[in-house]
Amino acid sequence: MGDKPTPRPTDAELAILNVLWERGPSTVREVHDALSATHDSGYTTTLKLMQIMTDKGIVTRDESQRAHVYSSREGEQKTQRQLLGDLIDRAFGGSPAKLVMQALSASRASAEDLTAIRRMLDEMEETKA
Amino acid sequence: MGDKPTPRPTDAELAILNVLWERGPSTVREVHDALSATHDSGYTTTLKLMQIMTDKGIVTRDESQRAHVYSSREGEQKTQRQLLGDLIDRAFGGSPAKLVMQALSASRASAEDLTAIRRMLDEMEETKA
DNA sequence: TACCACATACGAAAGTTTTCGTTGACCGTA
DNA sequence: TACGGTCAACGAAAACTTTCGTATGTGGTA
Repeated sequence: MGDKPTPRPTDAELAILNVLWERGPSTVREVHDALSATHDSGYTTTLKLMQIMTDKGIVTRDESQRAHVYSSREGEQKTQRQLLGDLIDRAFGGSPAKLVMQALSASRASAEDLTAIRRMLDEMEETKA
Repeated sequence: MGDKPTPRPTDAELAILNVLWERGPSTVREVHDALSATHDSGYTTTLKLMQIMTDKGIVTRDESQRAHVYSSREGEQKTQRQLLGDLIDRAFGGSPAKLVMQALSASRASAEDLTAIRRMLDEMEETKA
């Protein structure tokens, strides 16, 4: 209680969070190297972003080593749900079902994906009834 | 071809697009009044945003009347798919199925919603096979 | 010890988004 | 015709995001 929810991450912040979720707690150097594959901004840019994210409370850091170790404060799934909730409110009139249907119709999901989704529907109806 | 895709709308722009989709072609006054229910920025703010959106190509306008009439250039569903595609890339590792599963598990969709989604899955598998 | 590689901190610039005050034009009406 | 209400245009400020140059400190090593 009392803690304000973390703000919606910006694009650049989300890219960093993706690395932290995949790698676990990481230094700026490690995050920057991972981003370098698809990004071409400088090291201090990544550093600055991660400092800002610390101020915002999006990540925490362990300063006990010379190279600080950063961790995402919220888990990947919680953040994904937050982003989905935002998008549902802003673009889908508050209807999660509309979003799901639109995502399904727009994506060529594989047969395995469809099976997995169907299984999830089954489970939802079981636990609901 | 050759037309650049319209850029991802910002939050304030999306709020305006929602009004245009619901009301159809509208004047700034009409959009602003509709937004006033949930927003409290001034009239000229809405005007300026819609002028910028015109420059960006997000909306078009008919200037034949004194009060210009604006229309969304892209349909609601196309924009929704664009936003979903962005989010899938930025937060779901490029996997639409992950987004759908997360959206389902996070939302308490009604029984009717689940049935509708199931029907859509049926249709997708029919047309695919 | 002197040096080098690498780390954080800081500030500022550039870009984008959101906000609104002011101005001048147009329209209907008293 | 003069007035009051409404409109678009414009510029600029404020807030936020992304970028990086520079300064400074620290630790290992020759």
